[in-house]
Amino acid sequence: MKDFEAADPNHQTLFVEVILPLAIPRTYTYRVPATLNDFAEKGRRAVVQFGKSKIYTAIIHSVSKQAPEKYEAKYLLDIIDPQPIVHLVQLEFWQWIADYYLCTLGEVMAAALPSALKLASETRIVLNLEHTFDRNLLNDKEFLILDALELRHELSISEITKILAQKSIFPLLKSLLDKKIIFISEEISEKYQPKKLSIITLNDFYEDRENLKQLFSVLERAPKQLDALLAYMKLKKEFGEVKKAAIIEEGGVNSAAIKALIDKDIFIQVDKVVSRFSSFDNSVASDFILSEDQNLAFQQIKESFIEKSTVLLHGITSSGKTQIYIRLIEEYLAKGNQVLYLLPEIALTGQMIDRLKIYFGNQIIVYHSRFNDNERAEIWQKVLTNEVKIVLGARSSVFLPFCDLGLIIVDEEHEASFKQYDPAPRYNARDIAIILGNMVKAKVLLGSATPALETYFNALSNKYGLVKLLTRYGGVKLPEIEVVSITEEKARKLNKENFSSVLLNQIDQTLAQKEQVILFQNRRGYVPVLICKTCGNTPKCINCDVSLTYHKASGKLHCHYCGYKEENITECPACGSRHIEYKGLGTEKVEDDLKVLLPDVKIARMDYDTTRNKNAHQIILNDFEDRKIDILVGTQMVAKGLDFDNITLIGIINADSMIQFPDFRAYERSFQMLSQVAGRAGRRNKQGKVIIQTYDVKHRVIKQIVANDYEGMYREEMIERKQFRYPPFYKIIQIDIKHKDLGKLLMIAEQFAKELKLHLGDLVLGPQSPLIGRVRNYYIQCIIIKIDWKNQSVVKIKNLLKEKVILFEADKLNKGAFVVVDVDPY
DNA sequence: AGCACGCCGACT
DNA sequence: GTCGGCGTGCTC
Repeated sequence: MKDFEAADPNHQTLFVEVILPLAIPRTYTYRVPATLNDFAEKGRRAVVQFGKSKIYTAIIHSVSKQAPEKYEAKYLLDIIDPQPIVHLVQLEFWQWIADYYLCTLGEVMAAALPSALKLASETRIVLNLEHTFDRNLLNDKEFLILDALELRHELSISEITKILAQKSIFPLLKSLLDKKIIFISEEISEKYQPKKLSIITLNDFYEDRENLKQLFSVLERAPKQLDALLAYMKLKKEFGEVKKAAIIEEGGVNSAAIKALIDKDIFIQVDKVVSRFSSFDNSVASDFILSEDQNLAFQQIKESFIEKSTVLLHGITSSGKTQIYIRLIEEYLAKGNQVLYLLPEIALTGQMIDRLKIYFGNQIIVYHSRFNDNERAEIWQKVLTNEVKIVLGARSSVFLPFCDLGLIIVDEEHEASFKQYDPAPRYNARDIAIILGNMVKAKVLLGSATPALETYFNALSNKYGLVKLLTRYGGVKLPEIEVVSITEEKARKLNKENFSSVLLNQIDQTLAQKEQVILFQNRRGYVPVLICKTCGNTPKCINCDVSLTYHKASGKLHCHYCGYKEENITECPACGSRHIEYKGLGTEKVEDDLKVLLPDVKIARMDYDTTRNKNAHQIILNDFEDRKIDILVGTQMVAKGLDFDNITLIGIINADSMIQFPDFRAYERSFQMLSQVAGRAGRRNKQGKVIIQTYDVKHRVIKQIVANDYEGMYREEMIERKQFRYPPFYKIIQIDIKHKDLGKLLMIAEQFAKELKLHLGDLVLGPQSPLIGRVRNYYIQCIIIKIDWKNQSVVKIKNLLKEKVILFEADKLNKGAFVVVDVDPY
């Protein structure tokens, strides 16, 4: 974008406000060079220098003719897009998110744009050849740099850092700069590289038989090149188009041979830009028929959409929600609309993708965090140009630049993983999808077997439409759920390790019928904690207030919060006793114990530790589907995306750890998770069986799960939520204050809470230590604000909070502390 | 978020 | 005396 026609002499100087992808609460004004006036448009990317030496890609937020009064605006360096890469509605959407979640526009931008669309600047140090100087004036280090520069001509900052083996090189560079020996150039590069494929063709000259014959004889003395040529001939005949890589493989030659032929003008190489996404055959028929109940739900959803922009589809597991989604998507596609299908990351497995690809072929594209930057940037472009109609993606895909969005589906809407915690914006993709839907007039369908209480509340209070689908597709029976008392088993000494006799019997029976088993334990690792029997000491993480977990595979003690590892111990570091007991239970131990009890059975494990690689998850699932695995032990991962006919037994090893988790959503979550796991059991003509092992057989959540009583769970939970001032009756904002020094933190947090209480009274709770009091060397205190949103202005309270946070950060007494504000924590 | 400037202790 | 530690404040 360098050569423009000369600008109109009557031009007016333009100024743009840009969003920088940083946590800065403002936009910044830049002056547009006259040659770029025609390109100054909202939503395009501008390259700007911000600060002394940094260059960023910014998004143009607005254009004006008014020069700023208090300062001289810098010129922007370039505008790189021929048309906007974000729509105006998206900018509004970003603003909404920044306001609601109390973060900056820049943070939203950073989260929304794939980083390949953000340019990077790499400072290059270049030797000034036009300047002569006296070498004697240089010191040793300056001389070292000069030496390197004479050899290489230009160097990056990091290279110079290495050469000098010291950290601060800037003063040195500044001195060289002042002496005019070097200059600094900022090189920006477009990070996104389209994927290229090298295609080889033969020079037309050799289409002629005689010429070709001659060529063969010429190449006789270059056997490798001859091989390459022969390989080419063969591939040409077979495929028509010949890829360079194919010649290398087929001919057993290296690229040097091909290059030689290209240099001799025998081969011609053309680089073709190709999509990173393999295209699929679009011809597969969508030949299923909705059942009567499904069809009814389908019609109800459409009716509900006439009045309501958001509808909740409460469909129990195996009720066939996906088929309804498919029919809906088809309707919106027929209207020419784009469709966004949001799923929790964990459910984005091959199964779901394959299923949808069968129906929608290459109109559908998948978007999630395991894709690399280039792939994401490519999807961004395709969505922008309406080339892709359906996006199946994890939470970040709500940010894609849809131009004609008609429908958003949020499947498994209750999932906590729609909420982002770590970098701001701390958004919930389900909630912002609803906002986006309203902004672009798209319909939003929330789907779940166990809706979040907030969602169900909104549906019952008529804010959302509500459609129920409470029969399983194809008349599959609900699994039979049996609750086993661990207390009783232990008293009667019937259990082996952590398996009750009831569960072991059932496993035997199931395997005998060549059916498969899933065992669920919502905790990874081997044994969560080691306890010294003599003094009660437990090894803890040196950075976090968490007990270390023993991992058998590594033989080490791991911290699940910061990744810290240390060697396992055989004697207590506190008292030297050798009586160390392993207490608690993770998937790894379940797997191991089971392998001892059932040596001839094929057992595999699926959890965070066994699925780190890109395809590991898929491989385990494929093996399970192919029945290479009889029993799959896993964490909540096994609850998602598994849809196999042959699983007829599910064992919950210990339900209590989940139910007793200290969180106000623990009952709701346990119900959701256990229902979902249970829903994996039994298909078509087989009734499944679920065995829940627990110490507390009479617990109300256990009873509700056995009775599959979502409504009952909802009613009882809502009473508690109201009484203890929790969502959906109250809106929660959580403020985490972190500091390395516990004493200071306690003081600071107390002071801040006091300040908030002064204005908000008893809406403010805390400060208190969270469950994990220290993470990565930072102690944490949290303050919670509960807002009675029906009677109080949430906006006012947020503004107040924002103000107080700014004051807090500016206060010298609070140095070393930082604040994290989380709106609607999950 | 970077990065400079500035003010302090510990070493060529 | 300088190097490099980090604290503070600004960036259009």
